[in-house]
Amino acid sequence: MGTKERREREREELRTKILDAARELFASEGYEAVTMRKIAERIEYSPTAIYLHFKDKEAVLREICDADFGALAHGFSAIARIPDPRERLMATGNAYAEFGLSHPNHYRLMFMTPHPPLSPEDSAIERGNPEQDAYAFLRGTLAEALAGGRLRPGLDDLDLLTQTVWAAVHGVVSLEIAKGNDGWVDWRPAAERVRLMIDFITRCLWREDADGGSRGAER
Amino acid sequence: MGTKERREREREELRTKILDAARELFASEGYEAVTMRKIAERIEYSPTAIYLHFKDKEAVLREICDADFGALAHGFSAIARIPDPRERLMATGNAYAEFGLSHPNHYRLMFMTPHPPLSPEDSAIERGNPEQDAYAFLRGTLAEALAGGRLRPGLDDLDLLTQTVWAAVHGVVSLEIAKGNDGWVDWRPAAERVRLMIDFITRCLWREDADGGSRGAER
DNA sequence: CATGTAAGTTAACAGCGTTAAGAAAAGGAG
DNA sequence: CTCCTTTTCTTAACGCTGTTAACTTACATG
Repeated sequence: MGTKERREREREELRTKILDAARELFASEGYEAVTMRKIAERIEYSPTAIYLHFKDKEAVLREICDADFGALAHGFSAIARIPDPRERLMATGNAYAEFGLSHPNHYRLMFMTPHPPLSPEDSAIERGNPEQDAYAFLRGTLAEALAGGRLRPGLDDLDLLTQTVWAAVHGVVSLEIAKGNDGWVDWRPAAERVRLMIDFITRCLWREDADGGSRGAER
Repeated sequence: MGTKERREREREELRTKILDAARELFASEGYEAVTMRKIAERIEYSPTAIYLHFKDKEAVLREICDADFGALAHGFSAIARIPDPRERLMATGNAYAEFGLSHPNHYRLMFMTPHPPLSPEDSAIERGNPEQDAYAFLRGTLAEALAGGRLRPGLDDLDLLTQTVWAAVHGVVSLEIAKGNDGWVDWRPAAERVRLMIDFITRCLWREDADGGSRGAER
């Protein structure tokens, strides 16, 4: 009687095969190159077969996004063990930037293109869980610093802080992705821009100017 | 004998008519909604007429971009008269953010989408001229502050500073455009995020913490 | 008037996302 | 094994896209 289970499993297999093909195509050739017909060719099915598993193309890409959001947050797990919130914040920023700079096509889809996200019940991510939700992870680190009284006075709106810190690093990454190859500007290396930005933000947030001391003044 | 001039003028008129139609369409309905056929319908010509003036759709959009870059820089002209570099920097950031937030579709095309820009000889913008090139304008303000010895020690790479300041404000604006309506995050008002970011950046750059005094601590 | 050139149109092509209709495969019931 | 039902998958098609080729019209100049 296990036939039903087998069917379900096969269904799921094809579903993930579609997602994998789409992700790969998308990562290597960019958003515009992802067509239903190309995905279909890669998995050796007809284009319409995809519609048995996804409502439309948007749904495929949103699901890729959703999975990558989870992967990003999960990538922070090693960082989560850093005890000092300030060090943890800096490491988070660096890891985030590295993710974006090494997966520009994914980053573009995830953070630079407006899509309505998956509805919460369809998402694989548990909102607010720092192990799955990168925003929650960052917010948690800042909450800890705030609760410990280590931030500058007046900085008390936790969401505002989280969003601003995020925006700062996102600014460097997204500008690099969108304009890094344009030749109009004499770009400094992206890694340096990331470092300076994280340094700026950390210094702006924290009360004391020098911490444990491993990282000195930039430059 | 003025027929040649008249022809040339008519040609130019249609050209700008195309650009105006495309810009309007694009601002109100977004990048994806701009089709050659819709532009053509608006100007009451056949779609192929556009190709007599522009190589392809990209070329139309790149030219819109180019003009808007100029307009952005030109919009800074009032700000250019602010004598204090610090005040001027803050005003520039605010104006930039306001531009992006009130013209999200233009902003998206200009700063969030990778295109090779127009070749310098085709561009209407004179690179490096602060009245036309917004990057040069920002860089000039920072150069003045740097030359006046008012920035913190160690901050001496002018392009790195310019790019990082730009990235900071761009981060807020672009995140708002891409993710501001997504519901996953409890967004604070965009204006507040802009204000805090500009405050952060200014404080990080400048030596002294309080200036002439008009703007006190945030919040 | 004839001629050459520029401007503009119509028709078409290849590709896109997506849908409708039908074929094929597979499982269950008699 | 046969008949029927349900699920899976494909073929064909629709309306849209950017773009090109071929043709027609308008017009200044010899």
